Amino acid sequence: MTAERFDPSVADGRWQAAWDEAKCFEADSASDKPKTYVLEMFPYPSGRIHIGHVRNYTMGDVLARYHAMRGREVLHPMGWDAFGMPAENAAMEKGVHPGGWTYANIETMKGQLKQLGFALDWSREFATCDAEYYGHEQALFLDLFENGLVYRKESEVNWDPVDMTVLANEQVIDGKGWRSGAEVEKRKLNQWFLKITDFAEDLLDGLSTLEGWPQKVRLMQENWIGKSQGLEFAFDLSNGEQLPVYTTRPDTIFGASFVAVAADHPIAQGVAAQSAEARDFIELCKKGGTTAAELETAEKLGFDTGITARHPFTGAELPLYIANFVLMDYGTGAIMAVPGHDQRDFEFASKYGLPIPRVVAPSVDEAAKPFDGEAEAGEGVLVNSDFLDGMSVEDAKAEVIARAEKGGWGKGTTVWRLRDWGVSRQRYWGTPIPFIHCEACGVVPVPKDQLPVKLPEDVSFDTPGNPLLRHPTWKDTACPVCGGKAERETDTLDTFVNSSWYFLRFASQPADKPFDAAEVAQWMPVDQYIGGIEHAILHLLYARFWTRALAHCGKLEVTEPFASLFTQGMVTHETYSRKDGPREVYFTPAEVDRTGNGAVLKEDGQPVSIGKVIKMSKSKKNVVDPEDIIRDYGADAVRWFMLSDSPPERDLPWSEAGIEGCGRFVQRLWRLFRQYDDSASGEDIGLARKTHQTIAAVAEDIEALAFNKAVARIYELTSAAEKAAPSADRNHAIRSLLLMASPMMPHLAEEGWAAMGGDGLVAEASWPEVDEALLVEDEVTIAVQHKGKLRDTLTAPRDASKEDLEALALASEKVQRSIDGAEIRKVIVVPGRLVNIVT
RNA sequence: GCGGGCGUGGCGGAAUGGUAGACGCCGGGGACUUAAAAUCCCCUGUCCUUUGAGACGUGCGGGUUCGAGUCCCGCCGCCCGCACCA
Repeated sequence: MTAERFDPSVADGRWQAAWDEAKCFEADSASDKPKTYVLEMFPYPSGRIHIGHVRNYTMGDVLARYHAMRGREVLHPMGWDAFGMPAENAAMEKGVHPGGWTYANIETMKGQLKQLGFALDWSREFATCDAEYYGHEQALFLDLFENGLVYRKESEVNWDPVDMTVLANEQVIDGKGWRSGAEVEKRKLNQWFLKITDFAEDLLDGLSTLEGWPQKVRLMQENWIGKSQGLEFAFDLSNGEQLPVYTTRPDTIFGASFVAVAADHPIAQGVAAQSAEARDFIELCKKGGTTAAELETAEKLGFDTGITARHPFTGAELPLYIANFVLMDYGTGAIMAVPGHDQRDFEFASKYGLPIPRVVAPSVDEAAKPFDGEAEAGEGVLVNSDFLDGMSVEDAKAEVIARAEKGGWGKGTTVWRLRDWGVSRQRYWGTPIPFIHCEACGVVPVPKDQLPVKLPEDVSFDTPGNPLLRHPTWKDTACPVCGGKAERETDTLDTFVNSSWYFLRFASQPADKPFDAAEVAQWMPVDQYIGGIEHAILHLLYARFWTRALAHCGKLEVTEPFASLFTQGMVTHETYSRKDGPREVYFTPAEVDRTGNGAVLKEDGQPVSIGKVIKMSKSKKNVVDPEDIIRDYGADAVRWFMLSDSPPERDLPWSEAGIEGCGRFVQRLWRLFRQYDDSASGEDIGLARKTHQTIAAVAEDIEALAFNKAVARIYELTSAAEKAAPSADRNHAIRSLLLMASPMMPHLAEEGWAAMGGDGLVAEASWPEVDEALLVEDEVTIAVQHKGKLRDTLTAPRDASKEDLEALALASEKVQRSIDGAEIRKVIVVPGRLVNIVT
């Protein structure tokens, strides 16, 4: 007979090889079956798989395997988001080539993923740093260019003068470069932009169609796009100029008591040219911090320019200030300030002694009501506002916009928070932007037949800056238009571009073009996309934009790439540390022995303190290496742990005790599988019911991604089958358990399947059938309540009538004792559930 | 400030308005064993000179209902996103 214990160290590898050989997981685009595309966010090849990847890919794997069992043709691909800074950092630190470093990491991580037995179609694997992939990306970029969605613009960037590179906002810490520590400068550079703002309305509207997305993510995107509607109009200034301003509260226009512009507004610059005082003030504004806390506490500061602005209705001359709280890159960079109904304006007016008129009040009778130390931004009726008096805020907005448009001095406009997407990066390890700079012809696209523009291999990272710019010959080329001497663009594309269309390339990968529209149409949209919440905005918005942009160019039919999105929680772990003087020294879980309530350091046997359960991070050393735990417990125990206990959208606390429990359950199921007995016969109707109910419920749970609930049901049926005597129904229960567990513990399932004499591979088996007739019980337990409190339970036929149930309930001795002769006023009967007696 | 989410045993968490705490972990007790490992069984929210089909119990206070963890109103606490966005 079979081994007493399931040995993953032998079985895992055996079945992984068997799946590879049978090509179980290669998706067939030509299949007649209905299709399901399951995708997890592809990893950055940083070096090793971490536990978050394991959780992410295990969830997707369960879905992929489950849908295959349900007769779907499943596409479940994997690849590598392989461009990016860490490779260049490694090059600088260790003197290796970014490409060599990246491909070596891919090799390692692919091996690790294989150890987990994921049902991935490796035949479609690619890395975004493959010249083939980024060549196609360059072609797509040129398509967008031809369709007017790509442009160049001078814009301000964070420049690290030591590393000689542009930094993303996140790489600027306290005004200093995160690597060099150098004071970051603002520099104006010519940058490439994608016109994502052309799609702002469309991206916003599309959100309402994404019913399979978490509400949270939809709201985050909505806020990010930031649509606001209001009035744009221009003030006539006392110096003869015009000042356009934007407001979302045109209704409060009679409450405007000053006008303010941003420090970098042209008007401010003009004033600064005349006044040293103004220059000093502008300098001061630029120094202000940008962190949340700083902004919250930052004092409102202003500089009176001496210029005045004429109010369009009253003709009053309002003072014009340069103010530190006005932003240049939103609206027009200038505002009409209404202190009574905007908190910032209120603070500013209070400080500089400007009038704070009330123009909105709870009722018309309260036009003179004083303010209670702060602005009132809420609803009400208009007061002290001439022809607007008595109107609602909404009506007044419309009225002012209508008058402004009629008078030709302003118009209703929509303003977006969303900015165009700057994609230029002064880095080596990215997709070269396929353009050429010619002195005679300007900026010209590289002809498509010359793609890919490949990265040079012979680069050095010995000195800071962009290696492409420094390379002795790479940028030298001929102008494709005039044939004269020209230079290649040395900027590369933001890595978010790479991940904005990879799902299309997974679906279809012809050699001569980025993808085939018809083949893509067969797979897209992705039915279930799974990844971390950290990509809720940028990646998902960019991918939605690229899909729309490509559709706009006629390359695609679909507009929304991801029909359903699931954002999984993090894997967390408690921390172990000791105080060493003022600083906290952390220890890895492997260095620590967990005892009852405490923990001791293995090395010296002395206690360490147990800290909070937080996200695994290198700095807190609370990490576990997937490879270690796979070695100790086998892939299936690790996978099972990832699915048990915590709902998948919440954080999952890793624990040694938990993984041990999972390891035990793997063996427990194995022992049950061994009890499968062909010679057993006879019925066990109770177990049969439980089996069919479990099959139906587990299917429902998996489809809802409620893996923790599916796991609990499998535990329950396992217990029931263990306790049951041998019978044909018990054999069926065991077989069904094996099949239900197979998406989660595929190696164990294959091993058990083989031992039971099942045909072929479980990976290619079908989901067990449900007998609907067995889903309902003949007899049900009825709760009997007296005045809403449980007094007794009784067993009754499933279809017992209300009258019968009432009679049964009243016959209960316990119930009678509780009623104690009181008058029965009402009896509520819910058939099949309960009886509630009210006295 | 704006927007969103969440508060249930020692812990992770179950619960279409209908028996709160399924399932797992931890803990306790027992069986098997020369012993250990492995495994199996039982107990495990709080309280109680009524040990009982008792009382209390899902952050707090109200409400709706025959019945509320679930619905409504008002608080408190924690978490996340955005943020001087006019």
